[in-house]
Amino acid sequence: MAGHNDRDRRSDAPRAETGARGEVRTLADIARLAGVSAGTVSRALAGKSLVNVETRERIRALARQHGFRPNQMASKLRSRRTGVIGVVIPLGHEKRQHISDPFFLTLLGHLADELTESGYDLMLSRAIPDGTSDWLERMTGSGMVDGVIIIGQSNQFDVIELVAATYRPLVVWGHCRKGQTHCVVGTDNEAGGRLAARHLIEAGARRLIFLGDTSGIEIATRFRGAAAAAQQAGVPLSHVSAGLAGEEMGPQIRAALAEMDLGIDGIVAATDLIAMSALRTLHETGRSVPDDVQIIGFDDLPLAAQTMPPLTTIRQEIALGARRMVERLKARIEGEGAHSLVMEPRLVRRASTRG
Amino acid sequence: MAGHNDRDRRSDAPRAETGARGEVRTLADIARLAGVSAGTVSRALAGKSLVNVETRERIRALARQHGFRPNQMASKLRSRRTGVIGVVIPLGHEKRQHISDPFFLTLLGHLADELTESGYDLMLSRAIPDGTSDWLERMTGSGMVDGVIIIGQSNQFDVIELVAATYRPLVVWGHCRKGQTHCVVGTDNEAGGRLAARHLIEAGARRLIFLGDTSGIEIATRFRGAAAAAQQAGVPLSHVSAGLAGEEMGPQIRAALAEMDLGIDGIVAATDLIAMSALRTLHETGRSVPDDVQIIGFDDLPLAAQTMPPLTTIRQEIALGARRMVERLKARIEGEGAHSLVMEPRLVRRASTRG
DNA sequence: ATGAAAGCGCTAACAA
DNA sequence: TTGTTAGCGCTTTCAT
Repeated sequence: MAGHNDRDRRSDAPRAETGARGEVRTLADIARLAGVSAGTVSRALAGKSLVNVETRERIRALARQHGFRPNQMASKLRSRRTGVIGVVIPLGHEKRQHISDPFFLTLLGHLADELTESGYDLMLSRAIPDGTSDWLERMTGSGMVDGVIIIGQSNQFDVIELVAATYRPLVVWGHCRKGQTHCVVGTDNEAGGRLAARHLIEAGARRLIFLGDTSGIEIATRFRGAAAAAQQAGVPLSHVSAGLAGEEMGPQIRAALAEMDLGIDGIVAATDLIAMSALRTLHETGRSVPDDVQIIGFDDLPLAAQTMPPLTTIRQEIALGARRMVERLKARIEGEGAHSLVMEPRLVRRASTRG
Repeated sequence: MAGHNDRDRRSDAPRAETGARGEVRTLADIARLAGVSAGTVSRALAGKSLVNVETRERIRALARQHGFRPNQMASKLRSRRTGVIGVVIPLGHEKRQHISDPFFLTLLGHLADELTESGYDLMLSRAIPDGTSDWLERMTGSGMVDGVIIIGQSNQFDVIELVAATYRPLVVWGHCRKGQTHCVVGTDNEAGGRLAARHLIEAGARRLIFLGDTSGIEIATRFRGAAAAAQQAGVPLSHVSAGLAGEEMGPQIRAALAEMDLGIDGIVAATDLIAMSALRTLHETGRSVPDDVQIIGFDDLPLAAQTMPPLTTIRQEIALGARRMVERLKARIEGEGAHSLVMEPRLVRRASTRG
């Protein structure tokens, strides 16, 4: 037998308050009460088939009555599956170290839905990359999760590649570079950028600017697409790096617009949020949208339909993306393969452009 | 075995590499390599003081070199502390079972920051209450977390009270009812409601409506405050229940406004989001804000400053609230007490009212 | 259908 | 300073 009395007493001391009352904290406790073995209780509570219905119900009643829940840590350790998915948001190139990006948050919400649906818990981790891959391996290598989802590559593309080489149950939202190792779900940002610029040009814009910080790969790609479309049409497009933090963005944009107030008549915003900020700034400086300046966003967040005028934008399928990510992750957890998915962006016409 | 050759050429290489090498997955493996015992490795990796510096470095180097990380499940089981805080969002009275509320998401972001700062991981759970307290006890009673934060009481006030009676490390965002058991951090919603209505009235509004679904206790309280202020001033205030889901809100609000188009000149919106929706609807129906109708929001989310006109609103201190919640939770985990905190709301004047 | 027994990988009390 | 040892609470063969 395992339990020496004196030893137990010692370890009970610190938990005196717990120990005071009825003490039903382990399978063994329930087992004693039910007059069966711990193994049987385990099977009964897990709903295994090979338990007598009558005993099972008796055990379950007992458990309910005592508010007993099996310790998950023990269960997970033994069964070698955690039922938890780690969701990591790398805050690499962002100035403010804060999860505030509405796009990420929206995606996170949908991921929470999908994962819950599939019976997984979600462990959220705000990661601040430090030059090593530690921020990621902390999740992947800890035995805490069955799989990991990364929201946005930030400037950590290479680190992710490295880890993905040996850690399979990993799915990433973001940019797809051809030949890459890690499984990614995302939007064709270059096509999105093209779509945006082209739409503006077709709607009559003749001088464009692209508003957004291109140090992350996704927005850089949007810029590339926009630039390509502009060049093809022979329309000039300049780039103004607008930071991501909401507060400072207004002045930043105002400065940018003032500086280049030479007949800009079309703005490609890297995100809806930036577009919204630009919208306000233009309004304040007395320019009308879309008459004086047309503006197009990216993402199609719910609030894009709520601005005034409502925002024409390039839509990313966030909810669908979340579902696809979870599907792929589950496949990978099961040891199957799963390829990357690049979704087509879609132009959503609203009133901020004349298209 | 999982690896079929034909499936995924890419996946075979990395897996081979993992499988091929010496499989260093446990403390014992490292111990063997270092020629010491598992206990010593444990101490070395945990940075315990009583290990020879030289051995410690040798062990750490070995661990690093093999990419070894101690299994957290085992560690947590043994040490009886998980380093994880559960964050639960009860979706009780909401129509759509989806975490989308920007206020919650914003609070969640700040909580993630604060918890990370304090060295905790965050386990997110979307809970759909089913009439029992299971959605909560699933977290509290599982040994998975050291403490729990609930974002919003929804319509589960009593369930939370019940659980809080026996589970100490629990802090809730929401409404504070006097004499309640559970530790809550939140805003004085009644004062906020009063503030909102009073501001509108002082700014000249003479017929008010309150826009928002009052089945949650927080918004119900805001309504009560607004109603009290209106009555005191002898100004009529009617209530229109606007759902929370963004999509359907527009039509809902439009219908409401049409129906009671009898000189409404002031709108108390239960949240900024509702206010934003109302703003749009009013614009579409040709009424100008604040000239024809004044409107005030609640929350002061970042986007309140971005609407057109910028939204006058009742500010809740979200970031501060998050910090206070985490402080209190940590105290409770340590076995100390922590009292509820009701923060004062603050009027933020912008252009959607004439005040 | 149930019990007994052997750990999952780690930590910590105790001994040396 | 280090090794030894006894579990943390559960799941899962292997017997019966």
